[in-house]
Amino acid sequence: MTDIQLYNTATRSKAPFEPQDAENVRMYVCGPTVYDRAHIGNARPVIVFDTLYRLLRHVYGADHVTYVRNFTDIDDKINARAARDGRSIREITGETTAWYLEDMAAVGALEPNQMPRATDWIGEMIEMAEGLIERGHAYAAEGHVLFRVRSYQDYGALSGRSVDDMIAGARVEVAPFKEDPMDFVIWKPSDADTPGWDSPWGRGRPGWHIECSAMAFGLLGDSFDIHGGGNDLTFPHHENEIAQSRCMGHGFAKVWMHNEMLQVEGKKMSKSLGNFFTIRDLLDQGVPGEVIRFVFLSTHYRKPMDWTAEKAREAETTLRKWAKAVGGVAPGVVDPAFLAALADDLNTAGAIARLHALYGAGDAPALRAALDLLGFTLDGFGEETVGDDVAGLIETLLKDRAEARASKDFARADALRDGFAAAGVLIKDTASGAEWELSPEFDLTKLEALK
RNA sequence: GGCGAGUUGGCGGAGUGGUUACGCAGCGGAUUGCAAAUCCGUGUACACCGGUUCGAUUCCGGUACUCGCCUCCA
Repeated sequence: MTDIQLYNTATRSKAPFEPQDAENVRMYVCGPTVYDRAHIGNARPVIVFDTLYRLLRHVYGADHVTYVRNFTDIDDKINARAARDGRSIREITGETTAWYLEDMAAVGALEPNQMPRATDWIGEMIEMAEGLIERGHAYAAEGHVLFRVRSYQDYGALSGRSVDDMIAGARVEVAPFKEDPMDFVIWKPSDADTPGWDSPWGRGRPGWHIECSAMAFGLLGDSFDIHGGGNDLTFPHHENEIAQSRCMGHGFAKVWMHNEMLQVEGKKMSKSLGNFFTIRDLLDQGVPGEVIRFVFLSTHYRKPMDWTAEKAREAETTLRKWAKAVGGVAPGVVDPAFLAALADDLNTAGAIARLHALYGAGDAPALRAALDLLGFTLDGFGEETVGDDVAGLIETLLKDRAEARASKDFARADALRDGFAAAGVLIKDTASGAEWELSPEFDLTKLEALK
């Protein structure tokens, strides 16, 4: 069996991955808060952990991996959006969830086995909150339930912080009902205009961290193998999840994996810098989802990644080349060097390097197998479709050009060639005549002007 | 201030204690009416300063710079 090595944030080292149960490898990844379109940065954890999911399925069998990714559909950002737009919360989260699934499918991500919505797990969250209170790890105050951070000795272990340092650097105002500045919210009260559920502490709603603890426990059990997410979640979100779950006596996650952040054209993406865009924006601009996927996999998941238009162009060139090589080819055996790179803490950039080698060696079946494993189908990639009438027009114009060349009317021939280029029709002269294909910039109007 | 990550040739990006990464671009050639496409060829880079070593881009220490988190943004 392939030996998978994974870097564990909790131990700050890479180690062989040993699932607790090879018949059921379990992974939990923090999903989106559904209040708006997913931006390009949201795609990173999705693509990274989708790739890990595919690798695990390959190694342990497709039926022996359980991947859970939640939807946070109760959150103050959602409430704010609902108030702003005068729409119901249910409407917004339903619509946004559908968008999310659409966009993630476009970048080649498989759907996780389970995609729990937080609002379906409120009962379990309340139970966990009660359990923590019983055990002395949480307390109720003014309609809130707060986690007693000082009661959990290992708090800060994942993110490498000490509670005292954190307090020293704290810039937040401390709510008067907190016993300790570090205590965080498990449950908070809702007013009449805010969604809420009945609880032993009055009508209220869960804090963010308890959601993941409750859903991971409910779907994956006391202890599971991998917990993933963006590295901005390491603290406080994951630290708090650990505190809650372990104080309930759960083993919780064995391996913690965090992807690094995304930048755009060398800068942190933000609306004020004007470099903020969504996955849907890119797709609408004609950037294929598989190109987006390829760009993300070109950088190792633990390194900061820069999204640039230049990378997208290069990726498209490469994928077009490979698509032609593997078109209609059945997958062969998965190349061992390729698999080894992938198994080495998801070294996707190394794996892609191996793909170039397979292409260079002309091993189309192996290239196809490796692309399959990475989640690239390349079905119809780079093949723009066109009606028979347009194809006929192109053929006619090509014939004109061939005649012009035969009669050495090079001015006419070159004018046609330039016209084709301007219209986005790529012409290739081969020994057996000219061939053509359409580029994404195909412009029918310009083509018709050549008549 | 605290914690953490990173710095490889024009760009992207692997990897290694001593031998060519690779891709894109560029350059040269083949081909072409000239091109495009394609094919062939072509690039001794590893932030800086010390240390260990026969030998370091690769190990250790330090410096500089960049970036992230610490504020329920992945």
